[in-house]
Amino acid sequence: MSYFDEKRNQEILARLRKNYPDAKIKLKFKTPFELLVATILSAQCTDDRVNIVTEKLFKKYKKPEDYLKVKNEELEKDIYSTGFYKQKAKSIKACCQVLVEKYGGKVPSNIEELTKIPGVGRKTASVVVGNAYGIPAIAVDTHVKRLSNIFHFVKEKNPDKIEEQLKKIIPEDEWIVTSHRIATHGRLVCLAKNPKCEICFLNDICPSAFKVKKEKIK
DNA sequence: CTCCCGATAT
DNA sequence: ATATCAGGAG
Repeated sequence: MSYFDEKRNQEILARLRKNYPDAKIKLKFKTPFELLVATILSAQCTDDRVNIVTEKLFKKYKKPEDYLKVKNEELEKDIYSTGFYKQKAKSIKACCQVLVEKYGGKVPSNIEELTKIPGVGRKTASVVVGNAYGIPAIAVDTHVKRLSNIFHFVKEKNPDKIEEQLKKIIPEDEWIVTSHRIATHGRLVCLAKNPKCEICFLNDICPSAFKVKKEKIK
């Protein structure tokens, strides 16, 4: 049996589809710009935490210009609990600066332009393009990266290459929703350090099922 | 490969 | 107390 198995891949995708039919982004937003800010904040932070912060944040800051008006220290306070707040405050301000100067305050709708923006990597760009503009994209976050390897969809650590591979396995019209299905499964069942294979609906076909054994049974 | 950093679950 | 969570830049 080889590492890759297209039949198995499709069966895994089918079961994910069945169990998480309408998986969607957890980040709350009303405009592409809000989603861009929320996604920058979501780096190394749970979506739930970001939502708590953005609920107030988006009332205070409506346009890119609004972020540019305040001092870094003030913005840092407003986003504090998402962690990495100094970095993120800098990123958001640099991002808004570019948005105003180069894009007339509008958020670009393609990954190439988005990734030129400070603080915006490929994952963030994919999230915005896919979820704010509805353009097919796959955001390779930590869950998609981990589970893609666990499922043997890929044998690869580089997120860009994982994205490339996944696009061959998943039909284009399901790129966005599948990203969310995989992420959902990673959050609920296939946890990073202690995957719950016992309760997993994929445990009969997952090539990595029960491979992480519990060494400490007290 | 290192730095940036808080919140929550156990 | 400590483990776990979760991207981008230099």
